[in-house]
Parts: sequence; structure tokens; C-alpha cells
Amino acid sequence: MTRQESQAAWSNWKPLPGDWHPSRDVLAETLDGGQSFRWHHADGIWTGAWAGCAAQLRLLDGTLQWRAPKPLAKTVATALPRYLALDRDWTGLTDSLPWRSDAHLAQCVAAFPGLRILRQPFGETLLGFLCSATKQIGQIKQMCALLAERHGLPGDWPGQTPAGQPRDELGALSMSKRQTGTVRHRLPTWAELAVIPEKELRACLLGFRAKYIHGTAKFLAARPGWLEATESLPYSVAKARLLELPGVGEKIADCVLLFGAGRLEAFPVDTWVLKSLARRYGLTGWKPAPVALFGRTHFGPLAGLAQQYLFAWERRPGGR
DNA sequence: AGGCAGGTGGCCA
DNA sequence: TGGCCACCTGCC
Repeated sequence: MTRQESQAAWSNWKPLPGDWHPSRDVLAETLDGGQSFRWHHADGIWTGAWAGCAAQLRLLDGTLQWRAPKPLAKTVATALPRYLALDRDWTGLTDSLPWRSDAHLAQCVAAFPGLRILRQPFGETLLGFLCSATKQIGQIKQMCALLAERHGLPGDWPGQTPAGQPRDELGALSMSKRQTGTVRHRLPTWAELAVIPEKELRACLLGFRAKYIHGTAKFLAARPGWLEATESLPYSVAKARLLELPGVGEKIADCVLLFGAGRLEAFPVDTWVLKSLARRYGLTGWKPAPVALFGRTHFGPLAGLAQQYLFAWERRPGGR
């Protein structure tokens, strides 16, 4: 492998606008805590890609800085604040959660001060979470990386393959290394996915999820503008529409609306949240649907934000 | 070495 | 409506 591709230049580091000063842990939890599957960390620098954008982030003396590939710098300067939802008052939003009357929530919020919900591209969020069924974050990232490398357009940005990283003849990083440190391609669009045989999708370690992604791609290809329209519909209507897609159930629909459309009322209930509410709120044995109802009732219109704090807490190393 | 993993859909009573 | 189970496959 040549090194030529890594010669492209990055812009100069610049402070991120706004007043977000996350700790290293909170930054990691936000970028790599299961909302997005396209950020990779190396040597204190986070590299991520979404839509036609790529960016790097680093924390220097408690200040968050960013840079982008030079040709993209202008675009990213606009797109990154939106992606990171810098325009929303997260301090105020978090303050309006019912932590004053909920000691466990207060503990979670205190443990991850400044945690926020990303605003990712809607279609990419859908793809990521269609990969997510009964998979761990590392494996989901691997699937997304393979989809991007094999079926997405090359990005207009410097290659991010760590020097000397061995690759097998199929282009997959060897699984034993579990390195997902490449963000060299865009994710395929839904239009691109629609013409990929299901068998090729399965080869990206998708397993039975390949059928759902293929089916969703075909569904969307037959309905131009359907997904874009869905993004801007009211929450309940948008959710009902997402549930029409093969492989999209309650949980994934809520993830897409929460992480890909900024709908903080969406309250995805996965196994972690199920465990959290069982253990911390006495809902042992409850099924996902009643738990979701409890969550929306108890946490209110920003239940999705509360969910992210609970999720982060429950996932802590050695978490109990 | 076999069960389990950020779910969903289909089939039964 | 509610409870089960198959679905792919890599990893602990």
C-alpha cells in the first residue's frame, strides 16, 4: 500500500464555536457511545465521516478543536456544528429533565456532564441502526466500515488507514485486530444500496440484517422522496412510517428519530435500557413496550436525552 | 465449545 | 395482544 493517499492536507485546527467543553470520557461517549458508528479514535484525535463530510476533533486544554480536509473545510465549518447539534442549549435541556426528583437520573447526569445527542444524516442513521440488531458497537462499526469501503464512494479526504495496518485480500481488516480505524469512504446511499445484491451485503458481515437492508433499499427506491419527507414529519407520524420498513421496529425507529432527526421525545428501549429500568426503577420483568410507555411518562418530552444518560451509565466499564 | 449479542417478523393460542 | 423462536456470525 502506498502512502500517497495520506498526503492530502488537513486545515488548521480551530476551536469549535459554542461553549461545549466535554471531558475526554464524555466526548468519547457522545461520538462513540452507540449513537454513531463512524468515529474512530487514535492518538488523542477523533476522526469521523458523515454524508460528504469528514472531520477530526481533539481536546486541547479542555477546549474542543476541529479540522477538516482542506477542500471540505468550508463545508464542514457549517456542517459540523449541525452534526454536533451545537445550536441547542444542552445545559438547559438537561436541566429540564426530572433529575431533581429522580436520584438515579441525577447520578447519571452527574457522571456524564455535557453529554449530548448528535444530529446525524437521517438516511445514514437508518442504515447504521439496521445493522445494529443483536450486535455490539464494535461489530456494528465493522459492518459500516465494510459497507463504506466496498460500496461507498471514496471520500474527498485524507486516507485514515493507520500505517502498516494489515488487510486481507477481501479488504477486511483482520477480525482479530478489531481495528475499525478507517474512515476512507462514504457510506453507500440508499440509492446505491438498492442495486447491490443481497449476497454482497451479507459478505459485509451483515448476516440476516442484509435482507432487511436490501428490502429497505428496494422500498425506498420505489418511493423517491419518501425518506426525506419522513424526516420532517411530526414524531408519531414519522415513526409510523419508519415502522413500514422491513427490519425497522420500535427500537430502531426511535433510534433513527433520536440520533438522526433530533427528536428528543423518541425513547428507544434496548436491552441496556431494559436492564436499567428493571434494576433502577423496579420494572423487573417488564416488556419493552410498557417500559417505553413508562419512560415517556416518567422522563417527559425529552425522554430520549434521559435515555442517553441512563444508557451511558449502564454501559460504564464494570457497570453496576 | 456453545451460548450470546443495541431486534424484528412471523406464527401460534 | 402476548409469548416464543428463527434469523447470521464472530467472539468471550
